[in-house]
Amino acid sequence: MKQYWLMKSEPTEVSIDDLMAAPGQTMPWFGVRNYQARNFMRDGMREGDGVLFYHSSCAQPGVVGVAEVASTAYPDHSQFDKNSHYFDPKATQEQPRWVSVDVRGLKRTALLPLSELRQMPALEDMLLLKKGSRLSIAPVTPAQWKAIQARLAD
DNA sequence: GCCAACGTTGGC
DNA sequence: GCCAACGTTGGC
Repeated sequence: MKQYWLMKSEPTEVSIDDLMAAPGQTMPWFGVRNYQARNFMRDGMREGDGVLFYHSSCAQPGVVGVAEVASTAYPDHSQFDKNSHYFDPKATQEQPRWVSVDVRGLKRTALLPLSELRQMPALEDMLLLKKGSRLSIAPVTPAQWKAIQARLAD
């Protein structure tokens, strides 16, 4: 059963344009250091799942593209890299803590701003929009996905 | 296991 | 830069 997700990225780190410019429009999604978000990747994500690509911590936060999950979870290489911002001294090759998945960009869309998402009745219960929600990866229901796709197609 | 202190996220 | 909300850490 195909599932849907929303994945946040700061455009100064990885933007939708960066993703679309990558070889095969595919990039490893690394640097997630939150257990709940990790568990979504590890336990929930399967190849072919739908992804809303979201720009956060920027002037105009919102959905900027559609992507898909292109691999199941595997150990996030950056946790072992001493020079990485994402290095985790408690992670070992034998017992990795953090995972990555590959994400393949499908299309860039016109910005669907957070302010408009908040006004869509179909998204009332969306995890992203809950007060205080900071998860960088959140599940999206089929109904929410449908509503957003319809709006993106406008 | 509790909880205060601290760090991070992310919209504004 | 501010600040609310949440997660993590570590002393006890």
